[in-house]
Amino acid sequence: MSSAPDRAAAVTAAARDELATAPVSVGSAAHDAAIARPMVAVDTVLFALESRGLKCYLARLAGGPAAGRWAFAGGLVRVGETLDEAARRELRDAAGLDEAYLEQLFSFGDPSRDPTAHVVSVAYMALIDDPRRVGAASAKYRGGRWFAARELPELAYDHALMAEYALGRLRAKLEYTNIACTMLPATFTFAELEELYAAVLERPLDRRNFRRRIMAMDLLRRMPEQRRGAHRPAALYAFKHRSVGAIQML
Amino acid sequence: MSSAPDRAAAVTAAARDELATAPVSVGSAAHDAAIARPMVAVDTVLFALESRGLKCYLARLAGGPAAGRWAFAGGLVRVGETLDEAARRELRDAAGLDEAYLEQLFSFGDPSRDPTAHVVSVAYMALIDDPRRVGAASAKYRGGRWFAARELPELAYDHALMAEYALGRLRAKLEYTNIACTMLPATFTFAELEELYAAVLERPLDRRNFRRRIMAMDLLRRMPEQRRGAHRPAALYAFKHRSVGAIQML
DNA sequence: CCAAAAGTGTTGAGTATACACCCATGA
DNA sequence: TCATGGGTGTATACTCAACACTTTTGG
Repeated sequence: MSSAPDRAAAVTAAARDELATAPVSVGSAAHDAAIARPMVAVDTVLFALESRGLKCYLARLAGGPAAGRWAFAGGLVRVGETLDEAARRELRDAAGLDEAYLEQLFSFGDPSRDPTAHVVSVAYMALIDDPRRVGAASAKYRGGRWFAARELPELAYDHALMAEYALGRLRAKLEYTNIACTMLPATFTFAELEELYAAVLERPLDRRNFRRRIMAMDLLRRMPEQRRGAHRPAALYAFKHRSVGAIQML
Repeated sequence: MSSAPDRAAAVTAAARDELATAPVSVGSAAHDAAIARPMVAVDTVLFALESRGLKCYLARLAGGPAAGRWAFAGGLVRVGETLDEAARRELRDAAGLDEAYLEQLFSFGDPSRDPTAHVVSVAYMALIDDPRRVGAASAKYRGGRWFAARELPELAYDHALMAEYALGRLRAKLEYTNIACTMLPATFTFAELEELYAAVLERPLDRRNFRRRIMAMDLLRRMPEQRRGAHRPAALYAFKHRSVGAIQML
């Protein structure tokens, strides 16, 4: 990663071509070389599976224009960090997470999405294998908790839109990638894998067809151990590859 | 669309929560309420079909750090405009286009993608039905031309990445949406539709299977007229819906 | 021995692919 | 009449969905 140039140089250099070719549009801010520009933020929709279905983590904003409202972990991007890094930093900040599968979704740039300033937000989706991995939040938030993904409270800014977008992407990728590996522990039973699919897709799956479909993709390794419970023991499986990008199921 | 607040208010308001909770990170820029922040740009990969296949429009940058190199139409987003609006404005500027199908692809935020400043770029794909619709470019560019999408010259910044991303998206959406309607004139023959698919997907299609597949989707209206040429006349068709979002072919 | 979850195959319908010949026209 | 591109049908392989009973264990 390259180091960031100092502020004045950065602003003037990148604005140069536009200043040169469209000086009229600069308006009253032109007394300074630093023209008013939209800022960049990231916001991350965090999902995890819990017993009763798919959950989504929200924190209550402590300050700012939307103080008191539920929102996803997010904040302004700093000079010199990638968007992914910013998203990870904000996840650490808001949910104490230091590892998560992260995927960029879409950028929301409506100038009225934040009433106090023009902030372009790059929305992310994050997936973790255990909701109990979220930890303490920073002072920017007044605590957070998991909500059923289907029954989110009213959200700050345009975060409801982001939630929809994220759920759509998660559903789609469940069907044609091995993304499920990010939401399960290292080993798991077939029933647990099926519950994950059923919870995210919100429809029951046929056990035999599901097992055949997954097996045909050759994604899983059968473990020697079994899970013993109150009834017949279940075979344990692990994903052959724990990285998502590599595998396309189609 | 809301009007943008004035510059000082905007910067301080949006930076407030971060300033309050992470004052240490502000560093030497803290003498001003306006912390150095990445800027936001848009860049648009413009495609059109020409006789010999899929084409991609590039312009030569006149100034800036990448002066003289080929690049897609793009530039900094202004306060108060949406990302889509910024992309359309830059398309007008660089290619004289005032109508195009536009779709956001992905945001590229690596701080080193532009060596002179941290600019986050939101990449777009644009599709038009006739490459001759591009007109005069602004002073920001030293002319532009169409290149075969498969043989682009060396590109400025990370535009080669954007091109790959755009081509992937176009291919994917051709298979499961009616996006083809944006790249064809109001009426067209079946052969022209098939040529579009073959050019974008870069593989030959079986004429009979293709016709059956398209017909099964019920996207086309048969026009009363025919196209007369040197040989047997061809039936003309039009898309029932010329908007992309509405139709999912699966 | 009973309750509860794990595990296992077959059939039928629909979909996708491969493939070759006649048709209509202008030159 | 011939060259050129337009238009059409069938047979087969494959994929997906529907469907119910047996097995294994702990209590």
